[in-house]
Amino acid sequence: MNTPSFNIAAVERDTGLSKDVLRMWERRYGFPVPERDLNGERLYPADQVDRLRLIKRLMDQGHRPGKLIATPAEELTALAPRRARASESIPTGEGEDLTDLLALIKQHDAAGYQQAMQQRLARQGLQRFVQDTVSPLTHQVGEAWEDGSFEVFEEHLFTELTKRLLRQAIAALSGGPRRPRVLLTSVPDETHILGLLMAEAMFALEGAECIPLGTQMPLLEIGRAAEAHRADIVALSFSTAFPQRQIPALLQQLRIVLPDGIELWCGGGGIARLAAQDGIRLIPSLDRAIDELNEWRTTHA
Amino acid sequence: MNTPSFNIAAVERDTGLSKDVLRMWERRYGFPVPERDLNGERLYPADQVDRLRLIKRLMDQGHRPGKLIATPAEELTALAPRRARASESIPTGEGEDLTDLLALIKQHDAAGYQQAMQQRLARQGLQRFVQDTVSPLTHQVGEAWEDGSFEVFEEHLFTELTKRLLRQAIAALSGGPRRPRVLLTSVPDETHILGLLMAEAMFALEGAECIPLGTQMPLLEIGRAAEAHRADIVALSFSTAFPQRQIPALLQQLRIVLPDGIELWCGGGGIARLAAQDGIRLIPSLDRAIDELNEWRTTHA
DNA sequence: ACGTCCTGTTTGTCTAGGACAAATCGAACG
DNA sequence: CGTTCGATTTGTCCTAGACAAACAGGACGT
Repeated sequence: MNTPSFNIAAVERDTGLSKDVLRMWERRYGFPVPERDLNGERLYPADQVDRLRLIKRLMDQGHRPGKLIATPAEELTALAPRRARASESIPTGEGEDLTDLLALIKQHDAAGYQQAMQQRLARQGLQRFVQDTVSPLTHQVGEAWEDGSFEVFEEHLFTELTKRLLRQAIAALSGGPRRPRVLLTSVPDETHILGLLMAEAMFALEGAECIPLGTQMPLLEIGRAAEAHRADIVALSFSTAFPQRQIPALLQQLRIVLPDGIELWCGGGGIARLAAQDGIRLIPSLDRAIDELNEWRTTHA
Repeated sequence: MNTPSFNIAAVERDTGLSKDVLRMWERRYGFPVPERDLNGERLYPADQVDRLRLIKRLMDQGHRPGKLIATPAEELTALAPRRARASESIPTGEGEDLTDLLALIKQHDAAGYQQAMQQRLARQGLQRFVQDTVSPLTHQVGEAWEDGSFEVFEEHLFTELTKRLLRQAIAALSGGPRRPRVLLTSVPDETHILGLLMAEAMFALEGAECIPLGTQMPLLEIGRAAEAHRADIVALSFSTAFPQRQIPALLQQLRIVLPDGIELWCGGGGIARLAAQDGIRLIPSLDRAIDELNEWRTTHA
């Protein structure tokens, strides 16, 4: 593998660090220190891009950039420190042993993984499959990715294959028009869809009609879509990776855009530390989603 | 619907216009002219955001921003002018009539659309379904979206439902380990996956082993993934929406990262106007993809 | 010993205007 | 009618400064 150079736009794309941040770090911390081309524009060598991606990952784990950048290369050791709180607080699926599934992904055995998951689905039924297999597995993959034991492409493969399984299972059970009508989507810059699919599975099982719009809907379009589809509920998902600071303002704007009669529900890891807001329902777990659905039914009987 | 205000980051998210561009337009053309908050930061009212999104759409159609911004509001008429060249050059599926499918989407009848597509799939078989139904339908939806007769959320619903159908069909035919091994993915910022799924369907039908990694893989990770999966071919997809200017540099960087033995194939609407490069195979249509695959087989027999 | 408030530091994002190269347009020319 | 060349348009990059939100850690009170 040779070492190409990346301009600042390419680094932003690849690392997720904004141009502003890249320039600011250079000014403040003296890292990264890119070369310059003939026009005086930054050119980042591949190894710095790699280091930046690593730093970004550790930041998402809760570390602070100032410290990370100061650390020389022994920070590779810092890969291990998973957040102790998380691994305790997250239910690990208890009776279910997921290590074999993780191992299959780690071996890049796509066919084997698909087969194993199909078996589980058949054995557990969709609801328990989602709650006891997919959900904890997603958390474990997330942790593995955070502490560096999973490569990016391994995580991508896992996501892609799991998406297929869930969609397939959902397709098998969608029926006629039912209530409530739930519109599922995410805001721009939020590309994670697994949480949305899990929610859809639960809602569909409970007899709701789901309108899956995929990810990344502009706010004003979410409003139009909700009206056009005569939705009762708009369900959004925020992953832990989504910039937390933007969420409150964003929800408030969406709440304004949305007609009063339509409820706004939010789920996913990104809302865990969020304060409650008027007119917005926070749903921290899949169980709660079912409860909320039943409650909606009682209210609108 | 009330009128909330958006800060510059929210406008970038929702319109896809970078902060730099938004500020530059304000300086140069005097539009948009956002309010300012107490700190002197820009606050865009919702109607300006809507206008910006409209302008962006017309730009993607080939119009130039200077003219568009000068035009008052009668530009709404400018919605119609679809690019004449495109609608002529794109094969319209000939014998197949797709208007009923488009109508179902336009009526937001998800169930009806799914059913109609399932019927077509059963009648045509996967290969012809992809070539004669999905591919032309995607083009027509793209055009409809460009000339404003489709809303964003209608396009999203179409995409989501079609993705499900294709994935389901692909899942039904994947078998044991076969050659060549094709790794399918897209670069960061390229979220469109329909083209990738169509390609996967064709490759899988021809007996190749497909490794679907979803979209948005960082370049260096694509290299790692290709090695880890012992891929013979890396297949990328670029939509027409992807910033064309970035593509050549990007492909060159990827070519450097990738071991020589692994071929790099590119498809999708985004490569139509691209110049040929060493070590990179441009595949402008699904037919060509099959040809290339057979050619690979002859070479590596 | 534990929780809460306060203060200083860290960090990201915004602002301004200038510069330049790539893409595109339009006119003159063969 | 096609092609080349200069002018204009347009996006992206640059520097450097300011500020607010988030955070850490100490002082204080219970």
